[in-house]
Amino acid sequence: MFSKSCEYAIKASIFIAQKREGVQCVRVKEIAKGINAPEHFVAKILQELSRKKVISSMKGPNGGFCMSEAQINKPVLDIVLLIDGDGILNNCVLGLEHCSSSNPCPMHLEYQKIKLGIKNMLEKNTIRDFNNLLVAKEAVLFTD
Amino acid sequence: MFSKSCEYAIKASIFIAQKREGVQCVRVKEIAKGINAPEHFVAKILQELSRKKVISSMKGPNGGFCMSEAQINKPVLDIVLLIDGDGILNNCVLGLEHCSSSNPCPMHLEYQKIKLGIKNMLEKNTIRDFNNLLVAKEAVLFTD
DNA sequence: ATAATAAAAGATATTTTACTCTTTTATTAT
DNA sequence: ATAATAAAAGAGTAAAATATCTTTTATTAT
Repeated sequence: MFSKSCEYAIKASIFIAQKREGVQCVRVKEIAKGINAPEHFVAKILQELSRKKVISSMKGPNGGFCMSEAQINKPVLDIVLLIDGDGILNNCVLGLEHCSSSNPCPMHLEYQKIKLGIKNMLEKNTIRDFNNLLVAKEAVLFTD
Repeated sequence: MFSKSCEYAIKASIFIAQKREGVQCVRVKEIAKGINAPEHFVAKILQELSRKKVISSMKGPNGGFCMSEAQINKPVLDIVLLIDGDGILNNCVLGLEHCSSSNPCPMHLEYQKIKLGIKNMLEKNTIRDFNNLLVAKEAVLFTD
């Protein structure tokens, strides 16, 4: 469904939101541990998210990554589009170059429903929504 | 969603069903052209499908791949499970090793609905169902 | 029997994704 | 000013997915 990069991006964002809610910064090291992902790889992804203003960052001591209220209130779709592009919403399930309702692959009609569900899920839910589950201990960001 | 291999497997199966309905064989070359995929790569996948009895094959002149009525009536899920495994139905959307309703990732509940929709689609629709759309000219297997 | 045909199988190559390591730059506390 | 800290950036490595090429085996028509 998502690339590894995108999974990390979503989990990291939720982790940052959960940790400080924009007050203080979280270091990559802590984030990587918290979501059980390779540190330097996550760093790259966070740099990308930071460049595109999905999250914020500060260098130096007490530096790290953080999110403003506005950033926390963004739909998860924003992150997905940024990291994986819009393929998840637009690509043909059978990989046809130009699959559309007027020239559909055999699975097009059936798959449209699925894609709509995915779009809906990513659009309606914000980082905050998922973070709330975490805070309420109704969800976790890693298992072993 | 699916691997390239799986996309080819599904398209090839529909193509074989469409072409002959089990009466005569279709050569890889023709299949590869019909679904716009690399011939030798498709050959590998068809060999796998043949070994697992999802399709049938014959060597020599007039040889090729074909499908029996029974094979054509199988749900597409069979092919997906064979090529990609059950990850699409079971894997965590955020990549957690042990994500479940009792120990869920933040997106688990929302994503369950999606997975159910996918399972439903793959279980309810047979190769024949998708082939019918093709025969009725209501769908195509390749575009350029 | 022999030549032609087409799948089966094995080996190799390319591309993409995932990950790691090292150096540079900005910030802060002393 | 300086040393410490942490992100930014760049370069490189590893593994998996995708694709190609070559040889072998089975079948059929002549």
